[in-house]
Amino acid sequence: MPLKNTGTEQLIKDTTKRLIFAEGKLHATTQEIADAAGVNRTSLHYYFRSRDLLIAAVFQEAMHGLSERLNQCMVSAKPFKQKVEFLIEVFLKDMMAFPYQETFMVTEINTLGKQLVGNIDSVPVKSFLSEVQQEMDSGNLKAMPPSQFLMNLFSLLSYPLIMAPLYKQLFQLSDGAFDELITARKTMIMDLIFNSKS
Amino acid sequence: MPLKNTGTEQLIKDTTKRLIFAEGKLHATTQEIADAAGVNRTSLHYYFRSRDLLIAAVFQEAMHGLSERLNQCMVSAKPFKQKVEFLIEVFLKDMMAFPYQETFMVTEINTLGKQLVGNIDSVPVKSFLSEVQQEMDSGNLKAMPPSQFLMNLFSLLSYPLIMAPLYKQLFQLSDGAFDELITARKTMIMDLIFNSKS
DNA sequence: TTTTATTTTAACATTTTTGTTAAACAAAAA
DNA sequence: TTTTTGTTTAACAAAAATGTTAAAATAAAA
Repeated sequence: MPLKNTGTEQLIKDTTKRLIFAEGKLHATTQEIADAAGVNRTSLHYYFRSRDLLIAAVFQEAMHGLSERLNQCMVSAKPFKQKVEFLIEVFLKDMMAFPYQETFMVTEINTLGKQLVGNIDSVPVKSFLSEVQQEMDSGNLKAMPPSQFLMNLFSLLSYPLIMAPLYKQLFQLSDGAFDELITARKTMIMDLIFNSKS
Repeated sequence: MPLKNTGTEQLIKDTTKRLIFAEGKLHATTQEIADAAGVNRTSLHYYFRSRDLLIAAVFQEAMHGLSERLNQCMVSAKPFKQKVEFLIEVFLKDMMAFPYQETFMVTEINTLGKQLVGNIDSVPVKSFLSEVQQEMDSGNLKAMPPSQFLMNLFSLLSYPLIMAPLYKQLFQLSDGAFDELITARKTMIMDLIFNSKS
């Protein structure tokens, strides 16, 4: 552990996170990262040993943060509907700040594989899924396997953001107009999920 | 144009398509592709000049095919609901045969950018979107911007497949069990999209 | 102040992958 | 058969990226 902590290690991680997850430089080289952080490329190796380990550290940190925030939503004391509403807000906010985080996850989903799911605490997810089941039993939600409900929710939230460049082109939208479209989805998704006839 | 067509060019394209889109070797090197096709690596350059051009050719061919099949659905004479049902079937079938096609698209969405949308014929999409608007006007569909309807449909179809490795882990499912989950989504998506209260 | 541990850097080495050249090969046309 | 055209290959070259070593710089501790 560093006695003389100069903050370089965190600077490198933060810079990598910004480059890859916010600016979309998914294949940023060690040189590009070092330049952006204003340090010598060797420092990356000094602190993280290899490029792969740096990326892994950054990704783990990001996933852990997001996972923690989502878990707070899932286990909060709010009524179910408010809980989902809050979850949508938290998730959308994160995704708009780091638009390429999920894209990166998709590209690395095979290499990271099981390690990825290891970063997700399954307890809050399971508790959330059983709450979904309860809501279905009481007729507040259309009956379906709770896993499908969860996939629906995240599909509707994530996919348009992942495909943003495509949809902007297809619908001929400016960045601002597209952001409005995404923001409008919050209530739309709530509607779609909660107001379906059984 | 080759006088002595030995089929090597198409063999290389088909092998690349299989490696990348079906087997998920998203970063396959020219050597790996050549080996898989059983040809010398130089042949790749002879026919396509560079790796990038090969990939571009393969991707364009794949997108064009899918786009054509989707367009056939969109402009078919069927009633709206059957049309959507057919579209879901065609799309799911394609995605299950080439599970990494869309993942690849996500990763290359920035580099390919506008060129990508160029491969999509906008006429059938526009005609489909106006048909969606009609259905909303007649009260058969919950009112919302047609672009949102389209994004919802493709979100619900695509995202679970893109994230398959994650969901298999998270829900502890075998490949077979996951396939069932996906197959079950067909009717579930129809339900969700058509049976929402206005 | 000297010593010590940590941090940072420059120079070098290696690996990985792509791209090029020129020659060998094969088959149809002259 | 020889010529021509197209195809395939081996050997070489170059580029791009990562990883290593050893020395210089820095700041705290003795």
